[in-house]
Amino acid sequence: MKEKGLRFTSQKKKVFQALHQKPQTVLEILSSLKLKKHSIDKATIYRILTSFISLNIVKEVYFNDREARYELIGNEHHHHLVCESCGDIKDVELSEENLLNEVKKQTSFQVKSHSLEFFGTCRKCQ
Amino acid sequence: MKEKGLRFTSQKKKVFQALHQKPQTVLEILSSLKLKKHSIDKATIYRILTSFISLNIVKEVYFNDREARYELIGNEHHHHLVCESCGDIKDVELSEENLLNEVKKQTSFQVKSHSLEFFGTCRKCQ
DNA sequence: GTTCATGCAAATACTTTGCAGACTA
DNA sequence: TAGTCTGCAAAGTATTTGCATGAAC
Repeated sequence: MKEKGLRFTSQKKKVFQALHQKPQTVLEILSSLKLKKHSIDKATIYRILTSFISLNIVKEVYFNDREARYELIGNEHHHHLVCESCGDIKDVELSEENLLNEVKKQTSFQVKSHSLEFFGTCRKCQ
Repeated sequence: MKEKGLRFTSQKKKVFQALHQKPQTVLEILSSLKLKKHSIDKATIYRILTSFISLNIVKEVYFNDREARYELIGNEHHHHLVCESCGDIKDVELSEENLLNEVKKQTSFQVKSHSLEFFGTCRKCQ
């Protein structure tokens, strides 16, 4: 980050920490910071997330609605279990090479990335 | 549709036909109808799509951006190849039982639906 | 004629941008 | 002190709603 002449401000630190829980929308980040009386402006959060994305620290994910969610990029590629009842989001790791091979066999499309999300009910809400 | 006291108007017919090409955003539907001088109001399109969704004729899909796309529900469950260069969308059918079983084995999450989309470059754009 | 549907405009929701002042290296 | 960053306000884009008119049964 310093390499690019960017600064790691207190606002960036707060957003970074907030994202450690789970992928969140901007409004969720905003209100979790408000609870702790660490309010940051919405526009600032958007700008910080955009900057994190171009630094490859964060990625934008879309589930079943039009709100973007932001998630830290960890080591392992994974997918999500999204509970439609309480909104909880959990990670799952799966091996999807078979699917990718199947796509390659069936079409001449060059796959660069894919998104795979599961919707349903988590243990608590069943 | 008649069973529910609803009417199959000319506007609904146009939206229905427009969706036969591929999953589209409201703006895409709107401008393809404008080209044919069959203009319909945006609000009407949204209302028609909402009604189609509750009739299980159409479903809402989200790809890598915040705009919703609407797609006819056909017979077969399938996924999409989304070209990041020209925006083309193609269907693929894949067998994903293995993945679903793996989720079941790993977690107690009850999967009701899933979405699996591939992003990359189509043949033409390669 | 009653009920549902449409168009227009205004309202709402999410996101982006401009700019002046504040902070960091 | 220069350059980046922030907050506030305003603009932009996607979607929803209210209401009077219009169409279908």
